[in-house]
Amino acid sequence: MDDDKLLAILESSQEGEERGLGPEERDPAETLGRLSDDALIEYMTNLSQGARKDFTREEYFRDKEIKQRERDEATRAGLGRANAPIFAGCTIYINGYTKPGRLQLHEMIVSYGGKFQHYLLAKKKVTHIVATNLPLKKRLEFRNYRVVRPEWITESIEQQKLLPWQDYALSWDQEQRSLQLKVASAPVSSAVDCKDPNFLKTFFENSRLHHLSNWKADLRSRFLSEGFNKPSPGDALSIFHIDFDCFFATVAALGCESCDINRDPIVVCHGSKSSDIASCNYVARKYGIRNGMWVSRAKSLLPPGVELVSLPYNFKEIEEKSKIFYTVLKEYKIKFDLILPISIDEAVCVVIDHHTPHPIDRDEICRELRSEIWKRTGGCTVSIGCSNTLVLARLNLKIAKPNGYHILTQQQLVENEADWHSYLGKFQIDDLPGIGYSIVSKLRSLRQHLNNLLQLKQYFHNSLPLLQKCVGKKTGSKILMYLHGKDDEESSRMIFEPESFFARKSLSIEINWGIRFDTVQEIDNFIDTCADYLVQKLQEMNKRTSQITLKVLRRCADAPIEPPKYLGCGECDALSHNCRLGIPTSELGVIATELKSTFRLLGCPPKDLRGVSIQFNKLIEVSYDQNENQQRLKLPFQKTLNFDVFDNLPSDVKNDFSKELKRRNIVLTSSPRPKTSYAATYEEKFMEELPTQIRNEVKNDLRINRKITRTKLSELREQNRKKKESIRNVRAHLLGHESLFEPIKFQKESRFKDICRIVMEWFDATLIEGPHEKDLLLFENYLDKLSDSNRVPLILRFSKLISVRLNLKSNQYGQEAGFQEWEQFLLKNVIPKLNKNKHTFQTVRKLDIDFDI
DNA sequence: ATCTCATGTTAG
DNA sequence: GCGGCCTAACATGAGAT
Ligand SMILES: Nc1ccn([C@H]2C[C@H](O)[C@@H](COP(=O)(O)OP(=O)(O)OP(=O)(O)O)O2)c(=O)n1
Repeated sequence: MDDDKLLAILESSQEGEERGLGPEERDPAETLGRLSDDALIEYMTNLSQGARKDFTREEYFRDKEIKQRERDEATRAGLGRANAPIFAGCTIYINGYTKPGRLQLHEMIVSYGGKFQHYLLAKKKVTHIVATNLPLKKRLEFRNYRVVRPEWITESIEQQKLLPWQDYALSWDQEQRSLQLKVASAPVSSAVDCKDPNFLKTFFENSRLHHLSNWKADLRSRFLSEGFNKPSPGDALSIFHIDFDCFFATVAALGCESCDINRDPIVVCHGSKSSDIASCNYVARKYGIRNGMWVSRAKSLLPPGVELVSLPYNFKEIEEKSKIFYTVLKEYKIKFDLILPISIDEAVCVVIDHHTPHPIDRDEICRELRSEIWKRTGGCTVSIGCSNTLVLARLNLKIAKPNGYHILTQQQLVENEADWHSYLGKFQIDDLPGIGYSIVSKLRSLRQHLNNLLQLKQYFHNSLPLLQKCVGKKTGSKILMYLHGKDDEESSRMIFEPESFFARKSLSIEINWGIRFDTVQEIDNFIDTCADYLVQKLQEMNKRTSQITLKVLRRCADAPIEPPKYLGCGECDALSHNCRLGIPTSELGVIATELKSTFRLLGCPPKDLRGVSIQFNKLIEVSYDQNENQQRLKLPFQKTLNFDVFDNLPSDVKNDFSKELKRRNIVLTSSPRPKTSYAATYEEKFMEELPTQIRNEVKNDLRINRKITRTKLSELREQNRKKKESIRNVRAHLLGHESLFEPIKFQKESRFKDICRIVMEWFDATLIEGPHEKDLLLFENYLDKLSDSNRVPLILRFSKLISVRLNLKSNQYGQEAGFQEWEQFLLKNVIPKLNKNKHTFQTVRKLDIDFDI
């Protein structure tokens, strides 16, 4: 018992060990910090009972290991005859509580020739995991393992042979079942199967755009953590926009002996047909090949006899070159006031001109930077556009490319109108930053032949309203600013408010390639994996989210099942839905559930799903204060620990524990433990009354209530007022005061549970003849009231009740008129109400409704 | 008037 | 039978408050 529990507790603090540190090597305080309150208390209790007072923690663990081995030996030796080595070659780990318990299982495994693993440290060594039930996080973690029920052990022993583990697999879903098949038969897993648990990993490893986004996020956060000088509006600035020439292509070509970047048309891509070209060199561009084009298209652009050179990605090397690039910028003799990261291969450097006697030599800066980067990167060229506004620096960069630099200020350019016009004549409209295909076609819808910036300027000749009507308010004024060589307010933020400009405002994941599912369960799994990925990031940056959205791509009704692009998404409708969380969270369980239910709301047939994206729209910093709050709020009632337990702890660890207890606000009590307070009992009782679905919501509300009494934020107070009202409504509803169920109060009952019972009895009694029309109206009336008052979860409960009931009775009554009437009622009158109100009383929490019935 | 949501757009 | 791999931020316009 003692061992069982302690080991279970240790598991929950295992994360540190998986990073390669044994329990002894870690900072004890840190380990303790990881444990939940309950685990900490149990841990202390066990330590207190099991330890002699002069034991240190390290000795305690070592002692445990030794004793363990001794015991294993003894177990084996103690058996008069040797048992059959049933589990020879198996290394088994036991997760969580099992029946029979860990100790017994351990003994069985060892005495029948198996090895027992305490920790999942050496994950590779473990051949089987025994468990009866796994939380989401563990399921994701263990999904490449053979996870079995304890019966595999006991029954193997009974039958005196190793039974096939597949028959005892703890299969929680389709995915796990397919894994069983795979492990059992050929272990070849195709990397492009989105049902494969490793899909996401390989997908990301190969996705250039994923790398690009990640690099950018890293650069931004690094920028914020380093120092910079913020210019003030009105300062004279020198802005250098620096960008590698065809970056990926250059890096790839440098690593290719037989390639000549100045003669061969080179592209970087994965495949040979419908693969995107990440980057192409300037030889390829001469033939009209562009970044983002498909390889097949590029090939068709080449004249006969010219061969396209396709090179693979080398992300590692790309990172290295970029690191050198940024180092050169940082170490340059003239210290830049700002080095703004645009992307892995592109930066905007700013010098504030202080009217010193020695004005900076922009020409020299460009030349020196270019040659220094060329040298240090072993042959990568960068181009530089320099001016005193961001747009002009960018346009100058365009002129400078490839392998050059261009310097012109706004004053120089605009001074002479003819010069300015000839400058504008050199650019296409989508050369302007933030102006792309869509806006250009809007402009062209007004006047077809707008080919360069000069024509654009002349057509609109300063008519702001017309422009704004065409492309929108902000875009219109932005374009007009640009046509005078000036930056608009939004892009200026990059220079004048870099802190807010570069701060992360959202976090998201998006997979629009390789998505081919058959069932909702598979999609649920995939959503779990994605949510896990995001939550991990969220926790790493010590944030929570209060709003999440799910976006899916659904194959257009008339689009072919398989699009031209291999495993691409093809022509799709984008559907998205967002939901707000009562309180900000970073818990995988809450978030994954929310998302899975949102997927159902979007109503996309599983087979038509072509893309998935999850966004955390609002990120909230976890302040130390909030951290404490959540710790406490998670546990509505004060945690206590018996003082004797504390007193019996090994003396040298007492201090650690004491600090930890204080931090968590766990109090020591002299025995006996006090019972819960009256208020707690009252709340608990109220909770008991609630359907489980909304119980959590109300718990959240109560948390908010309590938080409110401490924080004075008016915004929260307003939220609280609304919440309170909801609670009051729910309570009134559940307890029968002002019950919304009046229309059928002839039934006398008004509590939700009882209403459910009545509905079920009514259902059962009318399966053959069908329900009375008036009764149905009454019931629907009630559902409408629920819907109007934003209590969709309750309607969901009813739908579920009825749907489960229908399934149950379908064999026996499927042909009866009553059965079919109920089925119609559910489909036509109940389920549609679920989507009626977008603002549900929190979010719909039910996942297992089969909308297709 | 100001907010929220779903949807679009852009860049690398 | 080979093919092939995003994500953050802002803008817009409709509808709610
Ligand atoms: N559609 C795109 C655009 C860019 N990239 C990658 C490859 C590029 O090498 C890198 C930098 O993008 P740039 O827009 O700077 O393009 P290049 O550096 O390739 O060419 P250049 O800047 O000379 O026009 O980002 C990509 O994968 N897919």
